[in-house]
Amino acid sequence: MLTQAPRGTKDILPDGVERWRYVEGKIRDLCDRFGYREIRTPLFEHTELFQRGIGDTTDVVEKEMYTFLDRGGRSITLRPENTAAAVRAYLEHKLYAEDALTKLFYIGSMFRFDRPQKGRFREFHQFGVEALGEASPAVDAEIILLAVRFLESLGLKELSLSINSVGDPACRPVYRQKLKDFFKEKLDGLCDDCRSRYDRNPMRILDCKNERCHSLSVGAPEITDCLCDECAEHFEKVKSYLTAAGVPFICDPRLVRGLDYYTKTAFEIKYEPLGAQSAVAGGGRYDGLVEEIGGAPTPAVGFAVGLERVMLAMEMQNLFPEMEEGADAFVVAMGDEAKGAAFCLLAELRDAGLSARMDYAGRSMKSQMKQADKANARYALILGEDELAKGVVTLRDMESSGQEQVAREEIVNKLLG
RNA sequence: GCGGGCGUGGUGAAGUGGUUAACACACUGGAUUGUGGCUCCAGCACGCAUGGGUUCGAUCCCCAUCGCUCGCCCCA
Repeated sequence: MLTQAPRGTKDILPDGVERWRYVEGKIRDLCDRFGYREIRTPLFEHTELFQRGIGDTTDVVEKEMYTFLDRGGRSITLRPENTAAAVRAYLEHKLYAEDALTKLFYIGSMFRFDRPQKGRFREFHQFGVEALGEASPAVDAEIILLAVRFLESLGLKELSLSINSVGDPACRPVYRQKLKDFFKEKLDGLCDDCRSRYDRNPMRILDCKNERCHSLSVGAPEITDCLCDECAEHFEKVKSYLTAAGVPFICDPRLVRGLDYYTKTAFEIKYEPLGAQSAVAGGGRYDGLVEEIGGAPTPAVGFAVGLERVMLAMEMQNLFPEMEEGADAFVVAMGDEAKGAAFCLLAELRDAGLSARMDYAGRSMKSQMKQADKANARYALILGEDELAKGVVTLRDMESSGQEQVAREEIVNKLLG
């Protein structure tokens, strides 16, 4: 259909835009207070950036990217997430040279070729944050706190914060092997999905919804018992910072992140009533990514929030304030002559900074009054033959229904005052 | 990529194998001479996602396609 937006995409109509601006306003305000500055990167990047940054074997890279050759024969990909691009920009513009710690945030469209369902779209919007250059667990905690405060600022309730540590290159492979050893004999009992997870990402077996797999995983080693000293200590500190800040969380040793670049801290915030796609925010530390992309080894933490999901949750909890927009004035014109004069008045009102409307279709006065009402106009400014002859405008207060005649040259000031 | 549900006007939504496809909201017009919000009246689907098929005849039956939706995978 020519008149249909592509699958998985949505138009945001004027009424909807109000809501987006509301949410974006909260983001900007909060990021400003936390010291994160906005960055805007291209909607597309070289395909290799995502292949390297996200990981060749991840689902995102393997089957979800919008990739095409441009007319120059280069492989281009619509960004499926923004961390890799933010890091690319960080390196390209040498932001590390300006400050030891670079704190960035972004809001924008991401693209993933997935089957759409509730809370999942092919073009969706994320608000994300990246803190580059600092290894301190305090930054992990700050990031998590920022995510929590953001959701709170929208009035969202009943969210759950889960945290975990997924280790680092020193301890994760060891744990991974332990886990594979554990499942080796149980392989036949696992579901098809889990059998393929065994090779690709054995940690995923732990949160399989299949009951059989679940019972087979009882007694499996947990990553938090296998962390190296550095990771364990880091994790403890993150937890104590969060506790100090009064942020409630639950430790979920089975929490896994889908993207290869995560190290140490991983976290996720859920709103269960959303259903299958209940994760509204996810993030963590990715100390290896900057180097992977070609920079010097640089510690980093970040998260992304799925804005559609957040707004879905807000709708469920009825959290959008009523934002009524109204005009200051609606100019009502009677007759052809008055129409010209009315247009002139309309322009004057607008030039004076007022919000003004009028009818262009030459409808009846009654109809124009209805339009004034619908436009939520504070005043109707009526211009007809009588007014024209007397050099006045009839000023009608739409709320009180009182009206008076005001000299034409006084009218703008009258409204301004 | 796989599985389930659905697809009637701008919106919500009735409905039947056979003349004019309910109703509500929205929208437009009107209820004597230049005035809104309440009320009343009227108008508003060349047509029931699209393309085939079955039938004397289909919006209602069958098939396909597309779309929406929910779930799996995965993710925000």
